[in-house]
Amino acid sequence: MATSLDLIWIRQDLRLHDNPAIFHGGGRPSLLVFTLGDFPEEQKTELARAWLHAALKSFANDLDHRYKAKMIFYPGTLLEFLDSVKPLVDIKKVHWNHSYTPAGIERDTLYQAALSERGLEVEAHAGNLLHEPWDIHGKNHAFIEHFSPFQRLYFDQLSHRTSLDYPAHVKTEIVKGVNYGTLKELKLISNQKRYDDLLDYWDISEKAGRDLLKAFVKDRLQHFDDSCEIPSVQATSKLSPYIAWGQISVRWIWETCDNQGGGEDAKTFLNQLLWREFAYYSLFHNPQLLQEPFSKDFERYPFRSDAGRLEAWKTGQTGYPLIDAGMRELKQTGWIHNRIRLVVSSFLVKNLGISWQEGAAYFLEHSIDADLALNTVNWQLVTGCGVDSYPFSRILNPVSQGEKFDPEGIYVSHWVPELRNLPEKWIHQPWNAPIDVLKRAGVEMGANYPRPVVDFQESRSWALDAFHAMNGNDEIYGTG
DNA sequence: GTATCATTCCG
DNA sequence: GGAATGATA
Repeated sequence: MATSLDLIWIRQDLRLHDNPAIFHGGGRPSLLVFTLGDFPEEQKTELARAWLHAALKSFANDLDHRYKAKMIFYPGTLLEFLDSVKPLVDIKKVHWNHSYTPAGIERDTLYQAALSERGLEVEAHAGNLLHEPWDIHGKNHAFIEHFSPFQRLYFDQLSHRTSLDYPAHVKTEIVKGVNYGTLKELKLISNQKRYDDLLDYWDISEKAGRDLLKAFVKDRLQHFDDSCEIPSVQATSKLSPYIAWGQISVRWIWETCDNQGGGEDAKTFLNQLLWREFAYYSLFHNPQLLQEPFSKDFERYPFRSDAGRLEAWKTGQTGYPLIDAGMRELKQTGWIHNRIRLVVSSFLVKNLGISWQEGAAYFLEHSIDADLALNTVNWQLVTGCGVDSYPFSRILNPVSQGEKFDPEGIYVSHWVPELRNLPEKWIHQPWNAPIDVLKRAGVEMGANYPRPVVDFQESRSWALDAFHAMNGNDEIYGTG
């Protein structure tokens, strides 16, 4: 007779601490499986696969060391896995943590039906958000369109349940005949060099995430307000990839920071976490946001594809030092400082006139913290077409933003080393520098550093005109 | 005159 | 947040 077991299905929640699916499923004899086949295509980029490889490796290690538990690496889907072990094990119940993206929800709904048809019970848990997006409502059950009331709800009204400790047991069974697979067989690493480089920048494990939080709260949280906008300073938490991969619990982050006395710095930081929460909330209630602007008017905005400009932006060759620094940081490390994210996004959409969808796609592919909901909502925010977004006219000026947030040009010097000998006065606008200054700094415009791909003021006016035309005000502003 | 800083308008 | 405008030294 086949053994009766529970199944714990691991997805983007590669942690043991405050993981409800493991906490509730681990007490009974079980199998614990990761199924690569269920990962959506857009999450199978080279970078994502590399992080996933390292994350799975450390997760499997932690399982072994802490619980003598063994996980299963399965290349196909959950349903295929269940079929393959059907003759060997009698699985009664499947545990997982909720997914919140439209594709994830659709898949889980299908699986729920398929499993109950097979007589299996599903226990789906709240694991990766502070509150389930379907539990949050505004007045009269309306969708909350603004961040500020949403944020007040979280700080003043909602009660947050405390995080779960590490489970006491994870009783995985070794079942004869079941192929437990190996990480290697998932073939996640397609570029060894890229993988090795990644490991130079990131310590990819649950413990590293928790240590990072601990160090952040101890050393940096109390200065967060002052320094989180300065890209040359390590002032932000850098927790984003750990959050995106579920290697740290957001509930645990909330608790840890909330216990700091609730100062202004903690509030500013937790607001960042709430933006993620707001993004999932917005996407859950408006799944069309992945493709469509929240403000329908923007479907008429004349975005235009331009391969040359797009390539200059991607490779950090726009001729705007702050933009180029940010894009090169992203390309090399898979991460980009939040302030600079806003500046490069604004620049792509408003000055290069390229759609937010193209920018969002590039960020998803090249960010180590790629998060579908947050990425989409942020791009719409900067464009001015999203939920509670910036006014369209907020067109960030890469020169003044540089002078404000990188006054000494430290950040630019680091990522755009060809400009590092320019004086502060010119480092954010080398095209205006006197020729002898350029010469002394070893900069030759158009040779070892590009001239600006577009004129800021000109492209800004163009964008504002197009925006007014989109709103039907062309009789006032003229179309040129 | 002009460089710098504060104020106001715009979303 | 940016830019135009106005005040100040």
